Amino acid sequence: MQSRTPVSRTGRPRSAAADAAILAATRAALVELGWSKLTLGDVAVRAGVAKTTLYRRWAGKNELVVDAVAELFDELTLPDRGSLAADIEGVVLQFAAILARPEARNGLMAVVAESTRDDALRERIRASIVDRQKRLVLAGRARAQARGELPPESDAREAERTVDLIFDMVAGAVVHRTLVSAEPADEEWVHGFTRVLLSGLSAPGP
Amino acid sequence: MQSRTPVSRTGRPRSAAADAAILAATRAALVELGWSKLTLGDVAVRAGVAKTTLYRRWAGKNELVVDAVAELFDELTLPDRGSLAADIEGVVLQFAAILARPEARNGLMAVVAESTRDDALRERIRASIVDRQKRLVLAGRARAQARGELPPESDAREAERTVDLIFDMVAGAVVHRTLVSAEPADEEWVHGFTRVLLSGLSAPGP
DNA sequence: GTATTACGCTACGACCCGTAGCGAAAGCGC
DNA sequence: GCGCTTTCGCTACGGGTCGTAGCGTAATAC
Repeated sequence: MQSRTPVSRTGRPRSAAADAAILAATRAALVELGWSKLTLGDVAVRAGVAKTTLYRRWAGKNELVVDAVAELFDELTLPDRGSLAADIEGVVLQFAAILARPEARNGLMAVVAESTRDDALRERIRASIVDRQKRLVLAGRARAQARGELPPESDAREAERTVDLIFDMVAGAVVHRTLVSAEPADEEWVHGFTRVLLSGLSAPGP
Repeated sequence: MQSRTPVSRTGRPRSAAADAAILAATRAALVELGWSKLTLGDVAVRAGVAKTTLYRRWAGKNELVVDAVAELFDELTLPDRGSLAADIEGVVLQFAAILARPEARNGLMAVVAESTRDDALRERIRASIVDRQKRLVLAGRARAQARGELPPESDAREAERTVDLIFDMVAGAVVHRTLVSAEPADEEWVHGFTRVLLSGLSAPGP
């Protein structure tokens, strides 16, 4: 998780408790202060560690916040609700619940913004957050194909493109709804979204 | 545009040229420095104005960047390409072209992140950027209905909800594709996206 | 001309940054 | 037990940015 894990055999080992305390303190600071007013000195005080300890483990604010936010998204699961539409609604609601938390909204958007000027940071976000959750799309598609709700893909490359497209559409829509439109992605909204995603705008309304 | 426009009848008027220079300098600084390293002192130097002048017109970094970015989105139009699908592809490509510019990506995401802790800022973003562009969705739907591609809406409230949903799906997907996935929203991608948006995932592939 | 406002400039205390240096603490191998 | 190695907490530092105050000057309305 940290910037580097020096596989040292000897010497005093790094405190794992300090790691957890620092990441939790970072999330708390994101809630109270937001991204721009968050200072590493303040995080160190909250976590009960020295500021120098923090700089020994993370290169800067960006990397620290990525790790602090990434932990939030690992709790996503894909419960079997019986149909593709219901499965999608279930996972989208979970995703919306995470994005409703201030530490997730604030931290995630800020590091994404910073990543437009920092390739290493963007790769860190991709590895720690985005690609880890693509498993949900893959699992959902496989389950839907087993049910006969989706046709089996013929071309492998085409299938991968579709997975990326779906991920962008789902994550993008929920993020935009939650953060930009500032409206809750509640059950009603998720239901309408899922209907359009599966059947399209041309289909007749409810 | 500024934080306040005191309708003063007497005294020396504010320089309109300074306004344009400051906003242009802000965009240039966003390109070169990014959000977090952008300082108001630096913007003032680039614009050739005193730092105090900048503080007299804008409350802070957030408000300044919102205004600087908002100007970028006013060039969006909805050209008549003959069909709903082609119209959507056209405007999405324009949107993607704007988001490909560093000053738009970096500035927009950063202020959206900050707006999660600042209601006034979020309202400013809504008024200056989001709601201004909803006209495109309205115009596209009206044109498609005139062509018979979309059914006329029966319920007004339902129709408004659909407009918001479409806006979140379109803007969200393009933003996520461009910024998070860091892949270009080129013609091929836009074509696939439009097909899903109109016909849904259940429809047969290409 | 006079009142009023905007402007440029300078200076200021306050805060945060990221790093260096030090002694103490906590493990590992013997 | 004992040394070796690495981490830890603490303090201190120069450098940078913040946002504001004060002042004299420039530009407009009446």
